Amino acid sequence: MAGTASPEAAPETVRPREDRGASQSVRAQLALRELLLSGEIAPGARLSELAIVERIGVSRTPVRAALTLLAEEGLVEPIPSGGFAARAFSEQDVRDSIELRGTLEGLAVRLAAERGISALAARTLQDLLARLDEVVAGPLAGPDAFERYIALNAEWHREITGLAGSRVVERQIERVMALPFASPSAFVMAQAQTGEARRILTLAQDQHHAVVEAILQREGARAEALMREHSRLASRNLANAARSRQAMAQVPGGALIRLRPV
Amino acid sequence: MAGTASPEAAPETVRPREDRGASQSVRAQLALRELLLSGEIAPGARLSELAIVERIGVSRTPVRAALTLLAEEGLVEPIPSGGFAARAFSEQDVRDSIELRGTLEGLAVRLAAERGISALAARTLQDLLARLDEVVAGPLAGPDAFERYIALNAEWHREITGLAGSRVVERQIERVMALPFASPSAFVMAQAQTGEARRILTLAQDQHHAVVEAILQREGARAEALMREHSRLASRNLANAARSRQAMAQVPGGALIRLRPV
DNA sequence: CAGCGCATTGATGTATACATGACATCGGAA
DNA sequence: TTCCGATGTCATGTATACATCAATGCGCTG
Repeated sequence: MAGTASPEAAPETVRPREDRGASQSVRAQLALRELLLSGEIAPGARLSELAIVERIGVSRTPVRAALTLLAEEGLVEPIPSGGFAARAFSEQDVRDSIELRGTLEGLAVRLAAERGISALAARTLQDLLARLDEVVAGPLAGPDAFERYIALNAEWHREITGLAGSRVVERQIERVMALPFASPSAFVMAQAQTGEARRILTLAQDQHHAVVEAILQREGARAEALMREHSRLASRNLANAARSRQAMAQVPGGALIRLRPV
Repeated sequence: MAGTASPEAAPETVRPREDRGASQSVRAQLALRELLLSGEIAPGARLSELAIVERIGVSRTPVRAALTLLAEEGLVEPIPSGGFAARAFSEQDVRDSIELRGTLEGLAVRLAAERGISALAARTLQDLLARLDEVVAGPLAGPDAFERYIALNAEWHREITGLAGSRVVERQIERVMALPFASPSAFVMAQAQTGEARRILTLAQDQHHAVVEAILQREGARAEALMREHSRLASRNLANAARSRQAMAQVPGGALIRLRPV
């Protein structure tokens, strides 16, 4: 779906792998997001379309589309006089985002509990829990175990999100998690180095179990409360990680967070 | 900031007043939204860019931008093969949207209560309450009183939304309310004709008072619970309105709602 | 007569040309 | 020397031209 006016073979911009088949707009969006999250484009900096064009290697139109979408996501904000600037986040913003996720996930599990879930969904959840149990119980040496935990954890949360059977709720949760530091596993890696890692993973996993149990027992309020509390684990991890620059470097989008509020 | 290649004076498309100073993109977005909400473009229908161009009188670029934004808002959904289609909503979708709003507004007031609000904000809220009191106590003949209620109610909810002092939360609430039937006053007009009108407005207004009191007393949990319950008034009104086609015509975006699920 | 394949049509995605507004720099006057 | 204004440059917003892809209809074949 493309109208390459074929500008004599793109000027050798790096193509991060999955870009292959994607449309130029998607390519631009991924590339720009990457530049923002890594901090290569500093928070607060104005984003000139032409500068991005040169950096990404696609024309202005898809760049523009990408900027619009990223503005919707909140990673970029429109400047009154036109154009966009990379957005900076305060520690408070991050806390609020986490609280927001907790609240919305809480809503999702409450609705799931009240409305009931399918046997298939129940099995999927149990299965994920079992696999998470293995990781948490196993050796936590090296980043492998943590990466596996993050993957499974993300899957569990995605499953939970869809459980209410509500497109509207699901969409909304996706929107919150567009901010990378709001994602459920955002601070796992930051905690990996500390001695607390196993303790925190144990707590989190126990909450996972409790939430599933509450949903199956149709205890909506309990499921909701648990899910909220679960998200606060991330807030606690944020508080710890915020003390060290090195830890924040492990957090996705950590470069966007201004620790000492400007 | 515009590059009108000056196509010899636009072909006499209607300009709905506020369009005057706005950019073409904004103009397109407003016009398209209007077409969608009024049902002039039927839910499910595919939106051809060129057709819209002819209808609105702006070129493809701003139309495209408008479509992208409306897709983010959820009024329009992307078609896998490209392009967009007007989205249809089920009664369940509407209920979920209202529940979502209640949950998020609940979060906002809880945070407001926990963090405390400024004296100025408190005064503003009290002032709005007093003016709402007048309307509710006064004669409810004709649409004037209801329109006044809707305006004040919208303002009260907007104020509440900002009370937490959290950009993140505020943004998210705005997103939910992009769906017009999720707005706080969506079903007021539909209830205006029925004899229930005064009773329901009285209940709603009492909840407004209670919420403000809870916030001032720093009773976060109470404020949250009240705010949620407040939104359920809208759900009830939906249930009533859904019985009559005429009532649904009074609801903003009512044309998008497929009553008997497809 | 039905089913499959191909061509044609129309749309979207992309690139670029152009006009307008914003911002910075430079010059002049007080 | 400082402040104000004018001018020039640059970037954005918009319009349009072009290339590619999906869908549809027709013709051919079994």
